[in-house]
Amino acid sequence: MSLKHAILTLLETEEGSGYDLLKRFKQRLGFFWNASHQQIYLQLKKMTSEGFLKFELETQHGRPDRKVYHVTALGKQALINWMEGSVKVDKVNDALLVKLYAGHLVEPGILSKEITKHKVIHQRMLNTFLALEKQYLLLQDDEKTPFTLPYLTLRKGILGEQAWLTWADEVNEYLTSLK
Amino acid sequence: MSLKHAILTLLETEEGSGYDLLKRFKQRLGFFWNASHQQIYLQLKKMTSEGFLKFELETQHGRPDRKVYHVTALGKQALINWMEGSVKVDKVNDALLVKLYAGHLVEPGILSKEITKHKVIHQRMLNTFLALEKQYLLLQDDEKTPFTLPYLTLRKGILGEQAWLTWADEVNEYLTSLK
DNA sequence: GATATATATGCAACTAAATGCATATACTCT
DNA sequence: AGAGTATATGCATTTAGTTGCATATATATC
Repeated sequence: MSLKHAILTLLETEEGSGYDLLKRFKQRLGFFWNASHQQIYLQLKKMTSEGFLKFELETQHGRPDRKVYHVTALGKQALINWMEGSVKVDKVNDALLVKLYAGHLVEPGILSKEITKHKVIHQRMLNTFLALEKQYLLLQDDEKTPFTLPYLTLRKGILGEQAWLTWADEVNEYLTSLK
Repeated sequence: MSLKHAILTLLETEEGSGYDLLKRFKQRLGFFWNASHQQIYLQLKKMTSEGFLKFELETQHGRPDRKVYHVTALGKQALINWMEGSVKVDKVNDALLVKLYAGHLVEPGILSKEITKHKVIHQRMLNTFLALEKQYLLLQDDEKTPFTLPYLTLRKGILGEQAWLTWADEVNEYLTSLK
C-alpha cells in the first residue's frame, strides 16, 4: 500500500490538512496517484494513531476547523525505509482494453464512440501536463533544481498520454476502415 | 468490476477451466488485465451461481479434475450490456513515481538502481509483445481479420512499454548527471 | 536425491478501495 | 431562488484484491 507513502511524501515537503492533500493529489499527482477524500481522511487517522503523523487543530469561523498534519520523525524514517526497499511493477487492469478485445460482439460505432470519449479526457490531461511543463521550463536553471524530480514524474504523464493518444488514433483508423 | 467481463470475454471465445483462464490472462492479456488464481476461481464460482456460466466436470487421472466453463445466454447478454455502456478512465496509482517524487530523501544511486530493475522487466515485456506482433504481421491479410481487435490491444502494450522505456532513459540521464 | 515448475482447485483472513450517506457554511453563476 | 462549486471532515457498508495456507501428482532440471 502506497497511499500511506504518497501522503508521507506530500506532508514531508509541506504540512497540510486532508483537504489540502486532496487538492494536491488532484492537481499535482493526478497522473500517478489518485485517492478519494474518504480514503485520505481514514488513512490520516490511521497514520496518526500509528505515530507517523501529528496534527494541530486550526479553528476557523464560518467554515469547518482544519487539522493540519505534519510528519513525525518516526514517519520520516518509515518513508525513507520504504524508499530504500523496492516496489513491485504496477499491475495493469484496463477495462477499455477488455472491451476492445471483445469488440466483435458489438457494432464498431459503439467502440469508436467510447474511444473518442476517452480520447477527450486524455487530451485534456495532456494539455494540463504540457501547461505545467511550460511553467517549469520557463524557470531559471538554478530555480529548477528543487523541482526536477517532480518534473520527471510529470514527463511520465506526458509521454504516457502521448502514447495513449497515438494508440487511439491507430484504433480509430482501423474502426473507420470498417464502415 | 471488470474481472467478470474479462472472464466472460475469454470464455465467450473459447470455453475453458479456471487454470486455462489463468494461463490466458498471463500470456495474452497480461498487459491489460491481471488476476490471481484465487481471484479467478472465486469469481467463476460466483458467476456460476449467478447463472452467467455453467461447467462440465472433466475427470482426469493422475491430476485434479477440470471444471470446464462456458458462457450461458444470460452471461453473453450481460457481457453485451456491459459492452454497450461506458467504462471509466482508468485510475492510475504508480508507486514508482511516488518514490521518484520523494527522491530527494535518498541517494540518487538508490533511485537509479530501482529504475533499472523496473526497466529490465519492461524491456522483457516489450520483447514479448514484439514477438507476438511479429506472428500477427506474418499472417495473410484474410487470416488477420479475427485477430485484429486483440492485435490492437497488443499495440497498446507495445506503445505503452516504449513510452515507459523512453521515460526511463530521461530519468537515468538526469540521475547520471548528478554523479 | 532434491528442487523447481506445471497441473488443478479451493478456503480463510486481511487490506485496500469504492460507494453512499451525513453535516454545515460561503460564494458564484444563471 | 436555485444550482453548482468550494471549504472541511467523517462513518458505514460493500466490493475487490492480496497473502497465506492446503492438497496431490507428474515432469524437468540441477
